[in-house]
Amino acid sequence: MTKYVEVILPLALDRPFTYISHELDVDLVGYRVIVPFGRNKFYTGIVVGVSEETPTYPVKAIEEVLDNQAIVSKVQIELWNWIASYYLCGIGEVMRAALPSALLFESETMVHLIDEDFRNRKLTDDQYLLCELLEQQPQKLSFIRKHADIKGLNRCLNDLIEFEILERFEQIENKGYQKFTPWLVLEDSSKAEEILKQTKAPAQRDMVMQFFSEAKGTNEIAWLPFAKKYAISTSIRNSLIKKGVFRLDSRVLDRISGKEDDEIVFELSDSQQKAVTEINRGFEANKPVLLHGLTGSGKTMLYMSFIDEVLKEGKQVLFLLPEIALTTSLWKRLNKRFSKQVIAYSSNLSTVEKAEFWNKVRENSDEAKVIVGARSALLLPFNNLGLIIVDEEHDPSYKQHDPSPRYQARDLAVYLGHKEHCPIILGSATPSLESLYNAGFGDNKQSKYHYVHLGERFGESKLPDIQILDKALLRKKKLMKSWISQPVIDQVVKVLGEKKQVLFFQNRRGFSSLLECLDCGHIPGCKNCDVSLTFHRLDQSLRCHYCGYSESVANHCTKCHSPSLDKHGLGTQQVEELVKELFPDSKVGRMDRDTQKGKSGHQKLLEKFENQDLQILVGTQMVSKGLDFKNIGLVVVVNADQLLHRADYRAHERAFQQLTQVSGRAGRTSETSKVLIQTFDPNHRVFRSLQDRNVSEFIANEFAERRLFNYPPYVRMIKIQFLAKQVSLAIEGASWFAKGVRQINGVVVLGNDAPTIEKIRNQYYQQVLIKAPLNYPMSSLKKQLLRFKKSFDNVPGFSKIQVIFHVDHI
DNA sequence: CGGAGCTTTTCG
DNA sequence: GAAAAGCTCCGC
Repeated sequence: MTKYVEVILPLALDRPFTYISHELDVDLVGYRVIVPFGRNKFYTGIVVGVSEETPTYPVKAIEEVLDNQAIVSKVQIELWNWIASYYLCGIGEVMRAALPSALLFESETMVHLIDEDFRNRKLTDDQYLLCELLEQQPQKLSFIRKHADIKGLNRCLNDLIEFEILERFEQIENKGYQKFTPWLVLEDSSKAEEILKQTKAPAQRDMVMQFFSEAKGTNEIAWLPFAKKYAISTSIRNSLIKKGVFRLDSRVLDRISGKEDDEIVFELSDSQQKAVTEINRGFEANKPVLLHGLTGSGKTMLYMSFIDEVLKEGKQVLFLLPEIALTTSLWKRLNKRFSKQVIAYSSNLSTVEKAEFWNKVRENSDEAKVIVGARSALLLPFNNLGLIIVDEEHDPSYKQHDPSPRYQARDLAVYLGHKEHCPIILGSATPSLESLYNAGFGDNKQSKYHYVHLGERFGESKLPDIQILDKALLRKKKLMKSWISQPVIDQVVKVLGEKKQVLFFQNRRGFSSLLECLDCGHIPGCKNCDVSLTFHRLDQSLRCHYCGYSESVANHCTKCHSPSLDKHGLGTQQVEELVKELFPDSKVGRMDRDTQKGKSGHQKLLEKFENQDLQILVGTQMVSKGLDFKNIGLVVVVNADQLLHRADYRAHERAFQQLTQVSGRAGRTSETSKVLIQTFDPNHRVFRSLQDRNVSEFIANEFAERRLFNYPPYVRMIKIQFLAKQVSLAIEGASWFAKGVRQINGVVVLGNDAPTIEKIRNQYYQQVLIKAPLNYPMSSLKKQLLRFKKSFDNVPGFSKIQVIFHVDHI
């Protein structure tokens, strides 16, 4: 009897493939296997099922079973399937995203020379070149492709193989995910004593002394941290090794290291205690909890008290954070309090580290009970999940844009919590409208979430004073020094004089795609939608990418007829230069994605700011996330208008959130701290609500607009992107698809049209937007879309067009 | 008719 | 995702 198994591969394929298994009495589901795929490649796949019937086609056999237990649970495979069907992608792509690549072996085609005597054969120049390249050692085919400039390489290669000069074979690379680190081991203690007694080489003597004090009775120590702590050079170490005092040893690196100092545990305040009771009520009702807690109200302390409870039960905690926040004080605090049980999982870990954490989480190891991570941590193989926390749940970086699977980590977390019967807290000082809607706001009759409000600021923190500065008025009075107004300058001088620090917030690095009047700040908007028109460089037009409306660019502002129109806008770099010019005696730092050099680039910058080495920090929204600086006396928002006028239906929501967050950076302790916001539109409702701290007014207005213009949370949206090398092809494909989707009853189809950024890496974009009513059967709509996609692929020429689905979050 | 340069199909 | 198979164009 032969056994067949279904295997998924980490490729963009939408179905599993069948293989023969020789392990007759083991249930291989969840095991990793190496399987042949295609003519001569090998991949690591995951067994997802057993097939009973004998296939009608010839089937290949599993090459190797890699594990002796399931590495992926059945629950997890179900989750992968759900993600694939919900977010319209292949299950192989989910697998690729979930499994650390160190756990995925792949075969590499190798080429080697078998006829050393090739010089005496009659060869073409290219063939000769290829043989020479392989003379020293066999090479990977991918290496040859990269380094040998031979056109028709495949042909050249095949000929040489036929001549029996070359041979190709598949090599499965063992990446081995354990990382080794050097350890310093005492070889001869009597020799060490001698070194201590001698006076000749003080550096060597010091090192031996330091070794004994650090090794604490043992005779070995990890070299790298030791060397760093005492600044010991390798030459000193090497001379001691030469003398036979020490030797070096290679050990498996254990990156999970605890810290000794503990977070001081405070008693919860009355309002926090009340919130705990409320949250527990939500848990009892099996509802996700939306924790709306003002900045500084002590959300983190609440989280910690819940984490404590869950840890007592021996369960795991998943703590999701936006990517950037992982380097900030929140992470430090968690690490302090749960030092020996917490790991941080984010995309900037090495693949080896990821594999290690994967296994620790799967084994429910004591070292990985609290998993703090960015969105990708959601796909870890949880074993006994007791609590999920999604902090800063409104943060847009929870959406994975590229590559597939394009998921919303917050929503997926809610699904996971539901599936695993695990309590979940979504926390934010500025919750997203979707979450507020789910919690019963915006006239929603059935609330899916349990809403908990945490009001007071914890301790003595005072709220800063927010002032809106009218740029048009200041300009008229000649009080604008380029982009910065006189009141700002005066306040900066005052604050610096009080030895306090200043934060300049300017949320843009690159170029603007909006057309802005320099005199009145007017930005042309769409007639049909509540969004600003975007400027398209290609054909010098202004377009709305929600409804397709388009007009040509005028030479003068349509409102005040000024000819000075700005297509570039102001980035952090310009602000930095201007600030340096205005305040030449202060030290100024800049923080945005461009200044982030290496892993710890901006962490160093933040430390400098924290240590008062810098007086002024200029930054993008990065600076608004989770930083807890004690000494900021002033926050300046240089140009708030660009936050409002983005071509996005969520522009106002995001502006409100960002301004609230950045304002929160000021006045953590000081009574006199201020927030100054420069704008051309001082009466805008976003500013008014912000200044009055009237969150409910803002939310109510925003819900009303969303309902009026048919945007989420009152409709469901799916965006489909079409990418092609030629504009005409992208348009043709997109309109073909749009035409098809318009046949579906009950949905509104917008487009096709070009998005804000029409061309990326020489590929042209088109998009089609589908809006469906909330009660619409989405799964049948998705099935339809997949059917369209299938017939789309059968249209000659369309296979060159890449089709990308974005479900829910546009 | 063969080769080059594409596109489409297939993989179990 | 990669490689093989299939297709079209071109010069002869």
